Amino acid sequence: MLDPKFLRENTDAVRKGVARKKFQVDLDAVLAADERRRHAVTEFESARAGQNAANQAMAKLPKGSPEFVAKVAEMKALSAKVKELEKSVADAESSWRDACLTVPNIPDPSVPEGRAEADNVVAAAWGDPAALVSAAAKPHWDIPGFAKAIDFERGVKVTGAGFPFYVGDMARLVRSLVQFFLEHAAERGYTEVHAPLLVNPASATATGQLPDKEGQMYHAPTDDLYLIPTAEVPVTNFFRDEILSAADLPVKRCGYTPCFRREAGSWGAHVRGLNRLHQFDKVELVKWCAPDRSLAELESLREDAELILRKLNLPYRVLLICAGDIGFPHSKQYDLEVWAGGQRRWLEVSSCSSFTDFQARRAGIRYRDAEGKVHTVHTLNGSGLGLPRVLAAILENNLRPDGSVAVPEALRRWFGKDSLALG
RNA sequence: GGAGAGGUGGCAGAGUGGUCGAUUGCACCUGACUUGAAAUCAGGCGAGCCCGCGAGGGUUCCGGGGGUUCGAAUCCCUCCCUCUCCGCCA
Repeated sequence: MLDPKFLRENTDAVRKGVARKKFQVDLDAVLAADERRRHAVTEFESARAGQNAANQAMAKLPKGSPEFVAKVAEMKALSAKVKELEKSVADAESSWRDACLTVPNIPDPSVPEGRAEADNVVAAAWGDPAALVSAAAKPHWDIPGFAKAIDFERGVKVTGAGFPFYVGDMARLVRSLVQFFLEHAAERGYTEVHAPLLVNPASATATGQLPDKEGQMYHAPTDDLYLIPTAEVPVTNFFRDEILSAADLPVKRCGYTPCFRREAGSWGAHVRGLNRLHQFDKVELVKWCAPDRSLAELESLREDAELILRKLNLPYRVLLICAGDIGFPHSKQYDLEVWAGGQRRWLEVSSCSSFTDFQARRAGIRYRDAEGKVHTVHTLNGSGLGLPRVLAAILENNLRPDGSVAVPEALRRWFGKDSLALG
């Protein structure tokens, strides 16, 4: 949610920003709703002030006296009117709030123009994908023994499509990756949290999953709880409706969780194997910072994520997402894509974003500055990293002629061996 | 799951229908005293929204929602949560 005052005073800038994002929003309707709301509030409050004054006067009158009785009769009408006005305030506020929720965040000036994915800008690249292209390279699902090590069939039987079992050394490799990601995050100054995997509607609303993306989450109706689509939800909500101290900023947290996504309607040719799952593991990096720091924090967040791929020796590129392809709440966004030599394509393994105050306003996360003034914080998050696609890249890029997979040096500490035998 | 008790400002803890956004203590901030600190004293010290250039004024919020009343932290309904005991269970 944008700052209503900012929207009121910088309507043109918002209009331009929204246009850059290619979103269709009736800003005039939002402004009109704001106008109606403020009018209703003013009207209600002056009526209420009159009622309060009269009630205070009544408190001094002896109960049951003729003046008192007369006053009660007189006040009944005012009371009814106040109630009516109160209701119209509630109506005006809720429709204004609904209108506000339709307005996306505006892109940072440094975000490039563009309509769609194809217009994203390669901001950085590391490693040499060409070196990994060979006739022997194959998609991970075609590696002999894959079906046994990552058992989709059993997953279908037990749960459904997109819920594979990782078996034996493959399970160990998954666990090693989680450990490695978490250790890396700790080295980079993030405090680990182990978070709830189900959240209530208030939390899902605060981070923006509700109401728009309701269909993407699994829901447990008996208790009205949602399975988290990302650790971003519980980790960000940790500070919901709280006021942080400026001295504590930036706050950096990381969390490992399984993530659950229904992925309704997003299955196609490019989502075989590990490329898209209903349940997958991820370590998420989350930051809360002062507004003047968010762009710098985004750069360091991106660097934190990039370093993981370097340590794993996986070629990658960084895309600066263009205005037309950036998400609704985002101000600026980088995607990290790892090279999967067998599929010969880039796979997104991290999305690092700044939300400015957009998400924090919705979540009620603020900070108190040195003068004691309260402001909305800026929030950022990024994956560090999403596990299955990293695993896919390792399997495809490190496949040896004998069918085994070389385990990256960085993982051996936890994996215990330098090679993984499938099958 | 059953029975009982309770949810008030950063914390502790008063307040059971009327001038209560709320006594008091702690914490915190400012000032005085002090070479400095401690102690002491004085003052300040929640958030949201509306009006106003501003100074400032108004209004809402005592777990959430609804109700009764001229008036609700206080009474009623309902939901959520916490604690104690019992039951069940990893």
